[in-house]
Amino acid sequence: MNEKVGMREVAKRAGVAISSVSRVLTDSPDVSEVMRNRVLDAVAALGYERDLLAMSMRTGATQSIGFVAINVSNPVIATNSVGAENELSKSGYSLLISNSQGNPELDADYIKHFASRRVDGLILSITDEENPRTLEMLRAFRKPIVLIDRELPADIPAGAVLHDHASGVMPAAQHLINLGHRRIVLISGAPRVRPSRERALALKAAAKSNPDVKVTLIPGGYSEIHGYETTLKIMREPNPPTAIFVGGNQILVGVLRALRELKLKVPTDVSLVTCDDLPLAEFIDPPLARVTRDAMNVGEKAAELLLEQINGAEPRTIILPTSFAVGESCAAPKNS
Amino acid sequence: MNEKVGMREVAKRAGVAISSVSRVLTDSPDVSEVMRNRVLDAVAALGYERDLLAMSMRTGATQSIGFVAINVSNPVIATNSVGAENELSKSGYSLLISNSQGNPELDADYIKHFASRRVDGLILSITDEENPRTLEMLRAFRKPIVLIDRELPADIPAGAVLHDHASGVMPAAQHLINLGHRRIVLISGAPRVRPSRERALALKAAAKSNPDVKVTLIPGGYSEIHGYETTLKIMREPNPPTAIFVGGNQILVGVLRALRELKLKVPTDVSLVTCDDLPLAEFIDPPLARVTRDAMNVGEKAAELLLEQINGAEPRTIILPTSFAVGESCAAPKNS
DNA sequence: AGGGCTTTTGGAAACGCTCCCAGTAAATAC
DNA sequence: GTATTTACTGGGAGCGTTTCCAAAAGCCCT
Repeated sequence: MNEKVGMREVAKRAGVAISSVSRVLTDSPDVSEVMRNRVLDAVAALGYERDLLAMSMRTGATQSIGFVAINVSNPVIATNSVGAENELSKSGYSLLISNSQGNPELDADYIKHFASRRVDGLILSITDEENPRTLEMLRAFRKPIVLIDRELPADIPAGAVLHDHASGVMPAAQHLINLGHRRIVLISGAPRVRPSRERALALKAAAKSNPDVKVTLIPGGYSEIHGYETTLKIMREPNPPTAIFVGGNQILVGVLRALRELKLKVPTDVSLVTCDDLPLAEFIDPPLARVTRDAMNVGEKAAELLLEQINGAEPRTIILPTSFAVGESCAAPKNS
Repeated sequence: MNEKVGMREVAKRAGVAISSVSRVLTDSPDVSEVMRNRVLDAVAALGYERDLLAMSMRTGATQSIGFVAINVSNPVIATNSVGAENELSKSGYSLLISNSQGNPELDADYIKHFASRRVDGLILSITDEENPRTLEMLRAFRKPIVLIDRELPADIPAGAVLHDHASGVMPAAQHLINLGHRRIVLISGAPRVRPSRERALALKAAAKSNPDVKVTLIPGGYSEIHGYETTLKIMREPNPPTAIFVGGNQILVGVLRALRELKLKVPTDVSLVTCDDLPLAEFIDPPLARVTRDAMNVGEKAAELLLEQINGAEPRTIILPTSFAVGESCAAPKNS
């Protein structure tokens, strides 16, 4: 019946001015008890709902946050987004998602688009930390930014939730080295993002403990195909690695496919360590050794940092640990 | 420098009226070539971007869609959302996500919230098709709705992307029955949603082919804990089922945990069929028989239907097939 | 040259809110 | 009883667009 109840209708019904209705609804301090009740009664009677859009138009705050990430269907990123959304919704914020599919230009497009939607902040898990257009868009974005395991040039102010990859990778690497592995390959994801960099660094650092250990890095993208093709290639070469360090869950699927195709057994023919947990990782044969992190927590923390900044705080950086879960996918190399 | 370029600035620079700038930018037909160029030059020179928010305020269309689902971190739903987002972003729409965590009241809250954000449409994969508040909110929502494998009362007009669960479940059930299984349990998810209903129906229908086959339904929720506790319970009873039909990927994890704890081997001690693919499902031991569906496609189709409706079409229903992938998790029951 | 078209253009009123500024009423002070 | 404060309240501008309406400009005729 009452198609469009606006403040006007509420005001009329309550017999007060529109501005008074607004004051009541924004919890303004100078409003009398009687006024508050009259207005709230009218609001209830008419079933009035404030129009978020008009509010935003006037105040400049949209109560919405943009989440720019490679692909929300990646379990880790999906969980990040859930953590963030849970935290944000508590404060009335909504989360806008994106999928840049590993294409840095799409990252930039989304940032631009979110900016023109006037989101109040951005949570970024971008594909390429150095893409010029991305950086340009971010520099033009004058609102709070929080990074998820990414690093940006210092002139772009941003909070960050980072992982201490070394805390998980080092023991994993040490484990492999102790077992006797000397040729280790790290098949990692996108080259210009922090996790790839840090894991490589940690692995190299661990390798330093023994001069015979040779670590090879093969960055590519967070994709099944990268894992698949790389594995086929390296395992067919003379002197193939005795251990593969897999830098992402999508890569893992490709690696496993390739190994199956090559009829190579884990850990008999090659040892495997993977990064990031997957729901079924514990049930695959053999249970995988893995470097894990708490993705839900990351999302929550990112949201917290963002809200903090929106409320005026300075950008902060939080560092969360990763850890190594021993599995049965690592054993001593065959011919050592 | 130029903090805020609005149409006003563009108009001034081009020496024309604001309304003319708007006409050019909205591709209005009655605008001369010379005007168009003057305006576009000014726009380019000033780097002007139209303000989505103000546009929405005026036109009523926000170019945003709300996605109300149980939990975006569930791989199936995450993939749905990615499919939808990909499709929507092609037309300039953004996707707002939610996480109702299996709580129907939260579904309703999100719908209400999205409505007050004036989203142009809703994609729903809600927790409970019969929750009164949800229905009330949906009835008040006078814009396009598309359901993902859900059904609503006929008085709520909505498009839908449905699965033909029977096409996957029937052959799976037949497979089990042919192997000799007579006691089959379906551990399914939320009770009042279409997939649970349809799978149960299909399973019962398949069971009809043989009067000895007994099918037991145990609905609960899409959760690990439901799978875990149910499995512990049923497998400890006298005459435990010889086959378990798992109605969801999160439930699956719980089932596998329980079986491991009970030291029951698949398929020696119990056969297993699961619904919905997971990245690693093919690598677990043994490779699982599963009823799968194309989640990405579902999301895309849902978005298409929604856009169609936004452009004035009547709500439509699309039915997509499911299929059965044989695995090694099914064998003849031990004592049969 | 002036009348009747059609095509373009400018001005201004919305969209639904917030918030500043005045103004009224009540309360306190002298 | 008047002046001064305090406590609310009403009016109205404005957020950045779109869109309606009317005015202007061009065009073709007679």
